[in-house]
Amino acid sequence: MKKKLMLIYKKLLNNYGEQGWWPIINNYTCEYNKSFKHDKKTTKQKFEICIGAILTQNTAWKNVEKSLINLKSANIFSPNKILSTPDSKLTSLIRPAGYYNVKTRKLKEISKFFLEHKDDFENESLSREELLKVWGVGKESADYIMLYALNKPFFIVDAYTIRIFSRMGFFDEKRKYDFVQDFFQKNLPKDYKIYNEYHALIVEHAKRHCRKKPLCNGCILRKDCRYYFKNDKELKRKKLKKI
DNA sequence: CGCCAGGTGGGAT
DNA sequence: ATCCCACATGGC
Repeated sequence: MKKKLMLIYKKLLNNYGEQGWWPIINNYTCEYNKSFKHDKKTTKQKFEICIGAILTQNTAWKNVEKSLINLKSANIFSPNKILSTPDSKLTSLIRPAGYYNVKTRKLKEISKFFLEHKDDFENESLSREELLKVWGVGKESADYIMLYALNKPFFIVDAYTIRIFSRMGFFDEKRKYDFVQDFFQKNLPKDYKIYNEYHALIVEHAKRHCRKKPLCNGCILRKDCRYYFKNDKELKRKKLKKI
């Protein structure tokens, strides 16, 4: 199993290349680059990852980018600025990311938390349990922050992770966050760089091929995939019937 | 037009 | 525990 998961990782990496997560805004061009490396983030970048993690909840990253650029352009990009901005103003800026009323509250909650735990963010001594107490921060958002802001080895589980690996036959699609996270953490080296890149590759693969309605044509994992074989057999049966 | 997107909290059963 | 729903814009 350990080899299998690493093999899939290498196939994805060979095919899609390094993803360079987490995307961080370029201060000069106000554009997002994905050439970001695994080095230690500045405090500002850590906070940027926190608000990105909130805004991207059940939302396409493209829409999150628009909201982040709005915030950046309005010079509302720090915990203090967010806390001192009226809800109505914040709401209008993050509008493209959807759920703007709840997310406005969530941004204020994480900002308050960030200020209260500034030392923990700077020393990278923050605990996941503390993060999970913040209203609006669930397991996935907490792990995004732990992994991408603080380089801690927490494997991210999202809808894509469960979709891809349940289709491939590793576990049932009804498995929940903790089970799936344990599964990956038990079967992969405990290395934040691998977790970082693996998750980003999963997102890329889900977008390109393993969609809700899968595009198995050209999928590099289909030889390893139960879902594909199941449909392949059905396809052959239909063809035989025709003949 | 309908479906989907890098979830979460809250309430009912 | 588990299911169900509200939350909402923009891209295809």
